[in-house]
Amino acid sequence: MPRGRVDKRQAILQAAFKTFAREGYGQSCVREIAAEAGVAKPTIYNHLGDKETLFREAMRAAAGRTVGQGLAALDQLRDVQNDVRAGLEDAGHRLLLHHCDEESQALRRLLHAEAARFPELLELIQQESARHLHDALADRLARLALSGLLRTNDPDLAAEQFLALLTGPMELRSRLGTRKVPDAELRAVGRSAVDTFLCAYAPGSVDA
Amino acid sequence: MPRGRVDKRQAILQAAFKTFAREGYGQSCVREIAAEAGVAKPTIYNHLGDKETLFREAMRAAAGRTVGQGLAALDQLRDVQNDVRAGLEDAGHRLLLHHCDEESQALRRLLHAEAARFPELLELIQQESARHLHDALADRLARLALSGLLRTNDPDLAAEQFLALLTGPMELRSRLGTRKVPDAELRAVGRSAVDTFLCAYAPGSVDA
DNA sequence: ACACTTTTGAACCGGACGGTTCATTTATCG
DNA sequence: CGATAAATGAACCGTCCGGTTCAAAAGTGT
Repeated sequence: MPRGRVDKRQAILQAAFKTFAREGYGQSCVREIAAEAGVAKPTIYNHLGDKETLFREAMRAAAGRTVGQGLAALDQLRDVQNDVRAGLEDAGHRLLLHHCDEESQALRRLLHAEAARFPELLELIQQESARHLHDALADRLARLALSGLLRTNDPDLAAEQFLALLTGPMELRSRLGTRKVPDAELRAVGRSAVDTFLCAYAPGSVDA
Repeated sequence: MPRGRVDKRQAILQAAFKTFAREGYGQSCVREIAAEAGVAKPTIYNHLGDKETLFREAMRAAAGRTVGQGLAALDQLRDVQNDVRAGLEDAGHRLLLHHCDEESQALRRLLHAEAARFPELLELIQQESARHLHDALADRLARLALSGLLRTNDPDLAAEQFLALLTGPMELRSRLGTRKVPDAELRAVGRSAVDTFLCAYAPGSVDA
């Protein structure tokens, strides 16, 4: 058990998030977090003065860790030549993987559960994470629409509905995150989502 | 302040749910619930022996209260003559109202937050509530398909996607339930959902 | 080797909470 | 009215938790 000034802070934040995710905010005690981090209790209060700020910082760190993953899922949507369906299915599958990632799920669950006690976190993370993802997807879809590969004049709505078709069905299928959904089912959900999305947004449809 | 044997039990369960919804399970103390219910603390332990069973029973009661509302939203889908769009929009709007109802939101939030500590509740309520709603909607859609008013051979998938198109966009717009969404926005979401749903499921489309 | 900072363990404090006990009061019912 | 059952308030117990204190130990820079 080494002592001294290693990156205790990061270990603390990581252990804190892990414990909060496992037990919830109110049921987690700082003793347990200290044990999980392999650190003495006063060390926690030295680095972060408070259980509340400990929670906030742990959440912010976890959000920062997970936000890149989500955006990365949209990268191969950038250079779709003509097979829109394949590109959307691939991006959809990656988004679903990100959505089912344990850390991502825990983050959403904690954010949802403690939204009343930490309203600032809600704005900060929700804006920084979900909103970024939404906007990035809307940008990609707008590009595809400009190229004539998609038909929409409201890429924001299109992004909203694509994400809904992807993540909506997961709540039920994963039983709110308590069941691990096999990859084949993920692919099937993604395929169905792309199917109906393209019915509405592929060039050559009937609806405005 | 009347004493004696009135329906204390129901008052307790209602106050318990209200408090749990406001503070979360771990942060709620039985003293506060007793005060909220206008009842002495031992009375709670007489009727329900434990904080955990108090939580369980309060959740079950709230679920029972809210499940009927959800199913009722689908009633006018039973006798749609030919204007499928109007019927779906009406049902969608009612579903959104139910989804945004404070008790319904609190129930989902608590279920989601304490899913790890009360796994049985998750199965019980999720099955009894969301699953019922899903099945009922799938039934209605299957009837419409039989009448030739809809085109699908997988009404379960259609129901899943219709619900996703309705409730998915709400998570962002309501900021996880912390913002009250005006009715006009609800109607707009419902209209958009019906638009793309009908693009995929109206008779006379291209996709299989 | 030296002074300086950080970490550690352990003990400690005040408060809150879950749950119980009990004597007293209140309503219900024959 | 009298007996029975339920509700009350208040005190109580053991426990756990957030947060602090402190002296000793371990690491760091020169």
